[in-house]
Amino acid sequence: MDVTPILDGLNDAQRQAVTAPSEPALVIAGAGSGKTRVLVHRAAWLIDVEGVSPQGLLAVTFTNKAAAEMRGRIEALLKVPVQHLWIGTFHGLAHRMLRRHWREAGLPQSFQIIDSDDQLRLIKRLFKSQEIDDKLWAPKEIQWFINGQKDEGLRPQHIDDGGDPNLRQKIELYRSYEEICQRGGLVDFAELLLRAHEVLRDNAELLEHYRRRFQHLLVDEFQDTNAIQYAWLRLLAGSKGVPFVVGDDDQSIYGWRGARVEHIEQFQKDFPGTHVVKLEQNYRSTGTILNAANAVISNNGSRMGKNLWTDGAVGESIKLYSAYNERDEADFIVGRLRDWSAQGNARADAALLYRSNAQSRVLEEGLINARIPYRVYGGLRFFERAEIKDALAYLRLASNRDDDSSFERVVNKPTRGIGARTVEIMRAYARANACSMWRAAGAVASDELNGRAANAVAAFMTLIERMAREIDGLELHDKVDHVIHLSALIDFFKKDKGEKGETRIENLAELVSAAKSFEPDPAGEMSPLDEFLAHAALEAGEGQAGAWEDCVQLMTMHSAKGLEFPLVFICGMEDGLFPHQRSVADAQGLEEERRLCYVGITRAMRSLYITHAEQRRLHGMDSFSQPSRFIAEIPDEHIEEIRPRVQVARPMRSPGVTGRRGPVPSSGNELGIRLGQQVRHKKFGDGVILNCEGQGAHARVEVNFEGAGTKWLVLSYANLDLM
DNA sequence: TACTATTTAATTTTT
DNA sequence: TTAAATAGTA
Repeated sequence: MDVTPILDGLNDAQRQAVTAPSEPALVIAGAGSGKTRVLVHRAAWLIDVEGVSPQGLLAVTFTNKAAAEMRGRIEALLKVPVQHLWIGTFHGLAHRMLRRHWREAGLPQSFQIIDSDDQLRLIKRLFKSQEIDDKLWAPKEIQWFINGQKDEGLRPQHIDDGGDPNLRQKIELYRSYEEICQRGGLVDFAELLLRAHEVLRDNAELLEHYRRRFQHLLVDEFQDTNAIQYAWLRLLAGSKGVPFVVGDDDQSIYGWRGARVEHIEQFQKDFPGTHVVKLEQNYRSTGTILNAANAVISNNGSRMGKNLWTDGAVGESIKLYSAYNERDEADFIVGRLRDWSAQGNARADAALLYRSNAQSRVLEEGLINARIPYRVYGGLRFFERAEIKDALAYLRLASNRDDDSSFERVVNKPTRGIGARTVEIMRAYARANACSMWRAAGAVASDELNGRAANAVAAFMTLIERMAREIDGLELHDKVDHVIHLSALIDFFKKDKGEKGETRIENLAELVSAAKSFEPDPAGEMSPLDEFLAHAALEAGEGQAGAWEDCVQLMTMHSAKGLEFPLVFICGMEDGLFPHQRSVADAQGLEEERRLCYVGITRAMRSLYITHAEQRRLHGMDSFSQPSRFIAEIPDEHIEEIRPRVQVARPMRSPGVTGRRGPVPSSGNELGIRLGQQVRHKKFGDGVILNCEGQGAHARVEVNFEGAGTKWLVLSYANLDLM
C-alpha cells in the first residue's frame, strides 16, 4: 500500500498523530498547526491503511461548517465519496440517532426541534400560565438554568434543591417545561444531546450495536465539549472504541456555555495509556505574532503548556495605536484599510475583531463614510428570521398538530380575531386537561367561547386542516409555496411599512427556493418535509448575504476562532472592555479572556494592529479607560507604536501598577513637547509641562504655571511657546 | 388591537 | 446610546 499521499507534506508531529496505533489519542493542536489536516489524514489513514470500514468511523465537530469541511477534505484525499461516513455536529448526530430510535427515546415519530428563540417563547408562556412574576426571574434566567442542567446531564429529579425554595421552584419550572415539550413533541438543542445519551445508556442492545459499529471516534475542538457531550462520547467508546480527540486548551473560550477544558485531563484518566501528541509548529503567522501570543498565554496558570513556533519569517512588528476616543480609533483603522487596498490587497483579507458586538457600530460608521465595503458576522441568520419562522410554524403545525410552540406563533398571525383573551382561555383549558393547544382549541371553540371568537378559532383550525390536506403529496417546495399563500402571510407583511415588509416577502420567496434546492437524504427515514424542518433548526443558514463582494470582515473574537486573515485589527483593547468587566472578578474568567486574546492574536497571518481608546462612549456615557492589561503582556520588542500627526509624550505608567504600559514616553518629538519642558502661555505666563495625554488634535498637556497654578490645556488651542 | 411613552439594562454563541 | 420589553392610551 502506498501511503505517500496520506503522509506527504506532514511534519513529524502530525505524522505521529496520523499514524498513531489504534489506541486512544489526544492531540493538543496549537492555533494554525494543521489540526483539521491531522483529523482528515487520520480518517484517511484509518480507512486506506488500517482497512477500517468508513462505517466504522464517527467524526464529531461543533459547527456544521467544520463538519462540511471535514467531509469535503476526506473525500478529496481519498478521491471517493464516502457515504455512510458519519460526520456531523454533536447535535446533528444526536438528532440522527433519535430519528432512528424515536421509540426507544420515548419521542413521537414526528418530533420537532426548537431553537433557543422558540425555547424562550415557550418559557415565557410557561411563566404566564403559572402566573410567575417575571420580575422575580427573567425568563432568560430559567432558560439558562434549564439548559445548564441539561448540559450537565441532569433531569429535574436528579437535582437536589438543598432545601432552597428558590431552587426548588426553578426545578419545578424545569419539570413543567419538560412536560410541555414532551406533550408537543418538541426537542430543544440540549435535549437532543441529553436524550441521545440516555437512549444509549438505557438500551443495552442499541449501545452494543453502536459500539460495535463505531470503532473509531474522531473529535474536533475537544476542549469545547460539555459534560453531556463527553459522557456520550465515553459511553460510545466503551472499553474497545478508539477515541482520537483533537483540541487546544489555550483556545477554550466557551466555558460560559458549559464547555469544560478539564475534559482534556479527564480524558487521560478515563483512557489510561492515551497517546499524547503536541502540534506546536505553526503555519499561519509570523514569528513576531507567535511570540506575542505565546507571551500573553503564558500568564495563564492551568495549562498543558505549549509553545508555538514557525520556521517562517519574523515578520513586521505588531502595531499599537492609542486612540483618543472610539471615533479616532475607527478613523485610524479606516486609514490603514485604505493603505491596505491601495497596496493591491483584497479587503476580504482584513478583519476587524472586537470583544463585543456593540463595538461594531462605530467601526461600521467609519467604514460607511469611507465607502469601504464590509460584512458583519453574526446577527440573524436566514432560518432565524421572524417571517421564515412564521412560515415554518405553519408547516410544522400541518405536520404535527400538537406543536404548541408553532400553534401560538401563528394562531393570530396574520390577525384573525384570536386575541390574547381567547388564547388565554385555550391555554387554561390545555393546562387543566394536560392537552395540546390544538385539542384545547377544538374543545373551547365548541362551548366556552362566544360566537365571534369561536368562529375565528374554528376558521383557523379549518385552515390548518386544509393546508395539511392540500399539500399532501406535493413536492417539498410546492408545499412551502402553498402554505405561504394559504397563510396569507404575504398580505400581512405587505402592510409593514418601509422596506421591511418588502424584504420579508423576498425572504419568503427565498424560502421556497431553499426548499427547491434542498436535497433530502434518499436513505432517510424521515419525510422530506420533516427533514427540511430539522435542517432549518439545526443549520440556521448564512447570516448576511453579500459574501461574494470583496468586503472587510467584522466579527467578535469568539466568532473568529478557526479563521485566519493576513491583516487583523484587534479593537477596543481596554481594561473593562477586554478583558470584559464581567469577567475580571475571578481568575477563571480572566484566564478565559486571556485565551480569547490568544485566539485573537493568532488569527493574524502577517500584520496585526492593536488599538485602544483612552475615552469611549459606552451606554451613552463617556468613560476613560486604561489600555488592556493584555497589551502589557506582549513583550515590548514586538510592539511598535503608531503615533498620530501631532505627538505628545505621555507618562508611561502609573507608578506601582503592575506593568501597565501606556504608550512609551518619548524624549521628544517634532513639536518638542515633553515632560519638564519650559513653556510660555499668552495669558498664564511661564510654566513647566507636568503631564500629557491624548493624541492628535485632542492632545492635552498639564502645565504648572508660575503664577496661575496647574492647568490642563488642549495643545492645539493653547499656542504654547517652547522656551 | 395598534400605536406610543416609559422603563430598564447592557459579553461572548452554536446547535 | 439604544434596543427591547412593558405599560398605558386611542
